[in-house]
Amino acid sequence: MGSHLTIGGLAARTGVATSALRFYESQGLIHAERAESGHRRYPHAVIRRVSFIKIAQEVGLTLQEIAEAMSSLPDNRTPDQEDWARLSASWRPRLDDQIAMLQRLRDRLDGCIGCGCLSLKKCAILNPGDIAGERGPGPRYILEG
Amino acid sequence: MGSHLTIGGLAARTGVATSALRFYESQGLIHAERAESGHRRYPHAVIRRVSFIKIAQEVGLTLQEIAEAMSSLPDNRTPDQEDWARLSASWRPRLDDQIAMLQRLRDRLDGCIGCGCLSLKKCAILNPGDIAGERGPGPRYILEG
DNA sequence: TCAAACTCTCAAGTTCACCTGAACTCAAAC
DNA sequence: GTTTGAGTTCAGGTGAACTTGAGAGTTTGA
Repeated sequence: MGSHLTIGGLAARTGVATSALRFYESQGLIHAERAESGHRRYPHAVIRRVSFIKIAQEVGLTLQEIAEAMSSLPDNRTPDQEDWARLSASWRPRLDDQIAMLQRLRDRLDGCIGCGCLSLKKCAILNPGDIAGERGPGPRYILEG
Repeated sequence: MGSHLTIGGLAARTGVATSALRFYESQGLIHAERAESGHRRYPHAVIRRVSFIKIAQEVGLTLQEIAEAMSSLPDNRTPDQEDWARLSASWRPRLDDQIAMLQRLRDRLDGCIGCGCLSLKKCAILNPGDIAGERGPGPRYILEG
């Protein structure tokens, strides 16, 4: 084990399957050097890159968005301290929104436990502001208000 | 417009596309009577059923789980007040978990903004308890601790 | 009355993030 | 030196929750 990792080693260290790592490469999210044999050899920094991907996924970004975020970095480098600070800070509102949405839903569920109406006309869960179904289709309108 | 709805009317009232309503029917989540022409006719109660589906989805249940929850009701009836109270109460822990997970992630992101290490060895986000990658593969281990 | 809008069925397509399998080569341990 | 485990590519599959399209019939309102 020198300073380079095999795909199996990277998988072990990051908890990401080798098939997923190859997939990330095909999507341009990570890159590997090759041994003479053709086997992938990863520099140590790629661990941080994979970690970055995983956290960003937890925040709710798609792989495409993650790729864009990373390619926005100068030299398309692996995020350093400053990049990380900036990007993770930019995720806060997203996390805040997700948390707020779920809390709203929880509170409204609590409020409705004794109600049971489930009526589109009256129910606070379904009609936060009594404007049902007017915001375009899709299941998300419930939690926007 | 009597007491029965067309599929388009139901779609308008619930914000769910007609194609989705047909899909729900194919999955056994809702049921329709038929006019002589073969067109679907929905009794009013189906609005509540669709609402139930939508809320359960927001909580994070799959359609399969929703189908099971509904079929656990006597007569496979549309959830009434008591059913609704019971089921929605059973969702609370699930919501609590989701919220707690996101809050944990947010707090750790905050804690790491000045850190930027993103190191599997040291980072609190990646190693809540310093036990990396030992809990089996998959991206979820980050947020379990 | 007749065109526009709505509805029907059924098969197939979509997106996301991978996973599986085939057929093969390479590396390492005994 | 051979076996076993890890690596390679590439095509195709998975699952969830729908959507789309084709080709047909039905309902509505000017």
